[in-house]
Amino acid sequence: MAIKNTEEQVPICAVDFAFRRIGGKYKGRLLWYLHLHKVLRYGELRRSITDITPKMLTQTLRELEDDLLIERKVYHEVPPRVEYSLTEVGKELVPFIEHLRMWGEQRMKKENIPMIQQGKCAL
Amino acid sequence: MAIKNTEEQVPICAVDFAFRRIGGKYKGRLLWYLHLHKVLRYGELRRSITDITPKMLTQTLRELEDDLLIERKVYHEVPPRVEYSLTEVGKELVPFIEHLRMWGEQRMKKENIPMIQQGKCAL
DNA sequence: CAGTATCCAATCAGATACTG
DNA sequence: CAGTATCTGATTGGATACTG
Repeated sequence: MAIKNTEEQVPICAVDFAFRRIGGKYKGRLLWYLHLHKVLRYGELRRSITDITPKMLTQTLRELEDDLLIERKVYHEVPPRVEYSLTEVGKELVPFIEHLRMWGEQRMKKENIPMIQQGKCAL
Repeated sequence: MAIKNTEEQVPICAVDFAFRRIGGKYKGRLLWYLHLHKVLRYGELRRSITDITPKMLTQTLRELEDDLLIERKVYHEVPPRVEYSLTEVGKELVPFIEHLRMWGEQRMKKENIPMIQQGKCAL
């Protein structure tokens, strides 16, 4: 079984490298929600990213984990409990996402683009 | 012919919206190079993004243009000349890309990840 | 020079059903 | 609860050849 994460290809440059780590359909939102709530369980993440399937959620979480941006903590209980949170490296990206979010809000207003959810990308 | 740009889908939230505009394999580098050089012709962009095909370059440039991040200026000369540059909205993104680039550089050092090009993602 | 057109391969993503 | 497995469809990306 081949290793399947973002590291696979040698990045062209630092911009390329960084965009690979945070690119992808759900990574921004995932990191943002984890920032807002500090700790979230698998099911909670699933309910916050309403348009994600379990397959994509697991896949994306694994990539973020491999890339050292989030931490996965398993509690060996019945029923099982798994908690996700940002690592220190992941937290370094928060200001960036925060600014980008504000930029997005402003742009959506100016261009009159509707969005599905209201407020701060709430859970 | 269907309109084919990033607006097609209603964004879930502002984070989702912003990540769609700058996501994609080449957008970050394209914006970054245009920031560094102010004005670049099609062929120059093609030579800076060494791994891009003409198809993808045109496609990505059109998306950035539709999304109001870059401007395309055609000179009706022979041979033809087309110049690309950042719009005011596009320039708003430069600080983020700059930070992200620095973050990427730091991470690549700490994780000992090699990169193909050296320096400031130079042309 | 600045692209298009066409065809094909690879990757991404979704639906659905199932498991420790 | 927190995932996996499988199959299929959609989207993205690439090679190559050609054009105003």
